Amino acid sequence: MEITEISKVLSNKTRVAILQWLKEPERNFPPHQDIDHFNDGVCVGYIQDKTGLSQSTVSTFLTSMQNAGLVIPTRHGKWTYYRRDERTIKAYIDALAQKL
Amino acid sequence: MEITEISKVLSNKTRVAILQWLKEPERNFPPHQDIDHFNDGVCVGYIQDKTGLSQSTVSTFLTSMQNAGLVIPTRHGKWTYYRRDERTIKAYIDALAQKL
DNA sequence: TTTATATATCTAGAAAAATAGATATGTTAT
DNA sequence: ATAACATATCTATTTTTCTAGATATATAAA
Repeated sequence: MEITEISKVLSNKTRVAILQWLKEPERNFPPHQDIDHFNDGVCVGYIQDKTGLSQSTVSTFLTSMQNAGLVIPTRHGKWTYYRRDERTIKAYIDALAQKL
Repeated sequence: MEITEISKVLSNKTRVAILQWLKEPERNFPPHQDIDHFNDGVCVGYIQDKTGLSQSTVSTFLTSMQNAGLVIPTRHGKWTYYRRDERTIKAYIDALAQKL
């Protein structure tokens, strides 16, 4: 858990928004049919639609968020679902509260 | 209090370190003679020495931290002293805990 | 009032990030 | 096997950040 790496992710409004949207997938995204609810998160396409950015940019963003430990990808068939990693998010906030 | 602006400040290790050093000025800097203790913080020169970066870079960093609301400058004669703005720091952490 | 000192701002070059189009990869459906 | 589709990666361009040297400003000292 690197404070500066996570802070870099959070220095971009789109990436912060993605993280916030993933907090309430039912509220922020259309329902997934095949997969039960949003147990594994939201597929990249839905996230892309909501950002209005290109597919490659959103994929790059999600990869950086994954590298920082903020989201977890799960593959189901051709889709990759992303969900928040609450442990890292909590660890980051706790670290700030303690060290900052 | 802009989350992304503050996060951008925190995305650089030197800037995070400065903020942490300012938490305990007596511990991290030589004593100031004229001014009573570190009531108004630490002068730029001391901070610069500790970072090892150039004067202009440190000044730029401190200005960006000031613009983000993280530090407060006070001028005493030829020196500018910087101290933490605990309210903004707390507000930032609280905002993350709530919104993130 | 000149000189020295501390800090801020300006200028510029190098490095990193944002962004998108094109292409590759992996999966499903036909 | 082939076609269609979702996502990742590659390539390139534009924008932003990092960094420092040079210069400007403000204050204090001589």
